[in-house]
Amino acid sequence: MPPAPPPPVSDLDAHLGFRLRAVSNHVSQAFAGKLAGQGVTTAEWVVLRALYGAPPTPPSQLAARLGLTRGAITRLADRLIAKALLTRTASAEDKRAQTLALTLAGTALVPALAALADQNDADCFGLLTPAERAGLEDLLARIATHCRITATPVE
Amino acid sequence: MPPAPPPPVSDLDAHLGFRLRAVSNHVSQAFAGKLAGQGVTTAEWVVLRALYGAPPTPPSQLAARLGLTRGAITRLADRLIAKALLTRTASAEDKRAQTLALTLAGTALVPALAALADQNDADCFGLLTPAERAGLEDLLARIATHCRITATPVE
DNA sequence: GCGATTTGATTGACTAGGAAACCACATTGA
DNA sequence: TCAATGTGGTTTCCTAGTCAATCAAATCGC
Repeated sequence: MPPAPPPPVSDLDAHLGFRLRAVSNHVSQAFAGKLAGQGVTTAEWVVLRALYGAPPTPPSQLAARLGLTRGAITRLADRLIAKALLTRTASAEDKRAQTLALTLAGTALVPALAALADQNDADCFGLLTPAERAGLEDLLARIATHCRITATPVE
Repeated sequence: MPPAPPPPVSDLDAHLGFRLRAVSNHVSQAFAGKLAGQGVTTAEWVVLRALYGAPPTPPSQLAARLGLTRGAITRLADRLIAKALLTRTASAEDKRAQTLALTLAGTALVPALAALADQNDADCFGLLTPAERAGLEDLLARIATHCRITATPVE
């Protein structure tokens, strides 16, 4: 008797989660390429944009807003400070707390990066009709709500 | 004269790319949680599934099929071999080449993991109607084609 | 007032990925 | 034949993120 063939299981790319990840990774990577010339990464852009036009913000609040952990924000802030795009200042009343704020250079950089973000969206999603884009946005928003994804950036 | 207010730029979550990444990260994370009990990670699952029912496969081919780099496959394979789910055997005719294949334990594990993947898809996308899911799948497929994403897993 | 708990932030260990350098082997050309 | 080139894999270094442990400071109970 030959060995039994493996029982059939659902296909990998039948999973929406898998396809979603593939597309998402690609979009982020394409954006990273555009940002590279500015000496900034995708994650750093997100932080810069979140702080743009905002008052000095504690890391924990930023983490909640962006759907990241505080640890991730700490490391990101470290790099942005090293690039002189961000400042970290200790609070006076609560000696544990700190706030993050853009430097002048950081503030000045954001509009250029935003233009690249717009360009990247156009490149990656430009083939969709406005109605389709709106539909995709709606689906993503509903999934996010359903899964309790709190990332309500910059509100 | 007060300092000029920062010029307005497009909002962070106005970008489809950003929302896509947030949702994708969450879905992968939810899946990782389900897999944790099986001692396997999301990336490892992808490799296991790709090799399930397939002949011994060279790493480079696997990388192309999954849209990863060869370096990533090397590391993933290392971990899976350490877990005795995978074997790496050198080719006879070409001494550079090698092939990866599931062990018996690896093969036996896949159906259980596939069930978890199905469950995760249901949890994350269950609120969508079948038509909406199909629509999402179609949009993702079109974006993938447009962006030349080659990840044609397991075909 | 002082111990116990909570909270803000950082750090360490880990998975996950790309880019580029590198090594060993194969192949091709003169 | 042998040098140049190409190719399969690995390794190193970086970003990116999680979780868990830790530390200091604040607050709560009594």
